[in-house]
Amino acid sequence: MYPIVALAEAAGAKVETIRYYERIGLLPEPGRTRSNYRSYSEVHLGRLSFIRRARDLGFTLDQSRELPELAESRNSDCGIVDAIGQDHLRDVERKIADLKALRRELCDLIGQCQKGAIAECRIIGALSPR
Amino acid sequence: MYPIVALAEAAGAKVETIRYYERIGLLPEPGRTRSNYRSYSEVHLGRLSFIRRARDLGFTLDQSRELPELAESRNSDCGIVDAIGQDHLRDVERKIADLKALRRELCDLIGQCQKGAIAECRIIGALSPR
DNA sequence: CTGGACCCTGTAGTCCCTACAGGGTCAAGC
DNA sequence: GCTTGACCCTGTAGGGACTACAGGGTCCAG
Repeated sequence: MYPIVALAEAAGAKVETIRYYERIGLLPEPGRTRSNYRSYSEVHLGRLSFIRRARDLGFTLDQSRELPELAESRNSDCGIVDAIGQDHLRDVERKIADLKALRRELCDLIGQCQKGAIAECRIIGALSPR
Repeated sequence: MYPIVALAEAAGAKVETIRYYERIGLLPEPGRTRSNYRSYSEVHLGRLSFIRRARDLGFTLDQSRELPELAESRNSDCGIVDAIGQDHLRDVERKIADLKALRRELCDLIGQCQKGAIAECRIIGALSPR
């Protein structure tokens, strides 16, 4: 049971953002203590972390809402879930490709400054196997 | 020399967004035709495409502004350029890792629907060597 | 029992677009 | 030569996603 500041820290969000998400119905209303303070569970933490991660990656709030709902609706129509999932997957693939291109450019830039810093780039390459 | 609609299409942006970027000084003012229509060059296209890509990946406009400026300032202080570049690089690495985790989740989700659709996932794996 | 850290509910402001309104430009076809 | 429709212009207002107060309650260590 986290108070709001603890949740904020754990999920990498601001307190105001959490209250905002609750207001627009993105985050379920938490329980309250006797003194009317919000009290969050692990479920809230998971959901909030996911949303923050998705937002940081350039997804809209609607998309961030859709993704976990998709996962929770395992028993509903597979065709729809599958189609939406495929869409998001394509989106993710494109973003990964774009980021890799950007990494390449940054690497080149840094390489030009630190002459003979190709080692640096090799480290970065090693950081991302697969 | 592109008119504004052509630039918008080529860069994947909206016409209004282009004018907005010009207003806030993010995109250099283009030349004008006799009838006062905007006329863009390849340089504009490159810059706009970069900004749109960066925005789509969750970078702020300020970051999107900083990155190409970094690249253009090859001759200025290497230490600073290098430090900022390293910062952005770390950011990019994190985003790639997050996206890969997200891809994994989506893949699992889709896999559960399309029973025995691991082939699909294998294809996706092949799409992203390295 | 008081100071400081924490929490509450507003509401207003910021950033980044996006959508008109109201009007000029221009090439094609009648 | 004149109209019609696609294109362009400059505003300004609206929307999504926060962010920052103001004004006030709660809690507990000293």
